Amino acid sequence: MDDLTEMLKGTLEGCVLEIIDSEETYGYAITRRLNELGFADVVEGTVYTILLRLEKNGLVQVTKRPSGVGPPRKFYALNGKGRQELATFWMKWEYITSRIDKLKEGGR
Amino acid sequence: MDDLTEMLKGTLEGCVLEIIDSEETYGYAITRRLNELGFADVVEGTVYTILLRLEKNGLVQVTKRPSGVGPPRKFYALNGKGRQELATFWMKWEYITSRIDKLKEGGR
DNA sequence: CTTGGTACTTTGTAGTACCGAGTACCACTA
DNA sequence: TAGTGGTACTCGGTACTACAAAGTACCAAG
Repeated sequence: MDDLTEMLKGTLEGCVLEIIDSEETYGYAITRRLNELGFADVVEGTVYTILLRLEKNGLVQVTKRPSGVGPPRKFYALNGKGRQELATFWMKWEYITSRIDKLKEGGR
Repeated sequence: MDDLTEMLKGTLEGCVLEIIDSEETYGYAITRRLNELGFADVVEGTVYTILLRLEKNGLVQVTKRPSGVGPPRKFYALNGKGRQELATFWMKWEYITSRIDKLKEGGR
């Protein structure tokens, strides 16, 4: 698939929130998960900037744990504010997709 | 609806392409059309920057026509390259929505 | 002749994904 | 024991996009 970066703006953060919500996990693994989901070109640097943003905005709780196979991992879990943010993300996503589908149908 | 601007990045240009494809039209009318479609907060400045970009990238043919009710209008129509761009936009859109739906379903 | 709706332009800003380079931990191996 | 490769995070800078803001200009109606 072509370059999707512009279309991912605004949605990628929501995807990361969803992944964290489904399981407490860390940056490197999130990147792999996104890649295997089909977002093949998403690179680590991108995910880490998102995670730092989430932390800065107080949406996640962070726990550092040793790894055994490499440097320590920073595990992320959603807090209340984070779950709220995730909910509004899905609301917006629903809204936008419905409008665009309407537009696509030549919608009046 | 909340602020959608970040999530519209990359998709709004596609919407404008679709609108132009369905009917030769001009900036002011495109803005109104987007508003009535549910993109209520999209303002003229945004649409005009998109239109200038389309023109710069050689995706549209522009025709200036007097209006009768105001200053002359710049009518936009897709050319071949523009129609191609629209097609790839819908491909990308399809791709992204399918991946995100999968993610939402907790998809493995 | 002022107001309001129509219509386009231009300059600047903020936010986001990405790039690139760097640091560092660990296991395996020649 | 030096080297390689996979794991894991950080940081500075860039490109692109939607948006804000201010301005110009055409026209009709009061």
